[in-house]
Amino acid sequence: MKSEPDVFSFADLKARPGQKEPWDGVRNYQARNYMRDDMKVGDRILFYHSNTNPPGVAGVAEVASAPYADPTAFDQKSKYYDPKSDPENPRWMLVEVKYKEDLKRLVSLEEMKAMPELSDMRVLQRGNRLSITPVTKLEFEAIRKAGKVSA
DNA sequence: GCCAACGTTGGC
DNA sequence: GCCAACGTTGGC
Repeated sequence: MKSEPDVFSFADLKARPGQKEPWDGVRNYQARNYMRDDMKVGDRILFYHSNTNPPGVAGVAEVASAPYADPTAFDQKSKYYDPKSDPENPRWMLVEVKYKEDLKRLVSLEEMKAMPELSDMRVLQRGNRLSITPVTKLEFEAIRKAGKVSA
């Protein structure tokens, strides 16, 4: 799951251990579908920092709730407000996440690109802009392992 | 700040 | 249903 650390960082999540944070504001259907259909409580998450230098995986989080309607879609004061989302039939869904585990260091995008295990990873494909993508167990473990050893 | 890539919108 | 225009993402 991607986040801009200026908006919400892994350190922000870690600062509230055990607390569930709603992953709100997703306004892309594919990303929504992954949260709604594929994420289960307890699933581990690679928390990726985008739009920062360097971008990369900052830590491990965990899915902490079943999917439910994103309340910011109904909030006229929210920048994520969507007048077309009907509360009776919500267009946007989210899951809550919580802090899981530290890495010793950030695994940078550059480093990920050089890892052969990650050659098919969605987030590394050209032009990928999805903020949420599925990760295979192999990909997950390769990144986690890299982050567990000092550079 | 630039710009390629991509998703969405809306006229037709 | 097509597609041009537009807005956004995100690496660099």
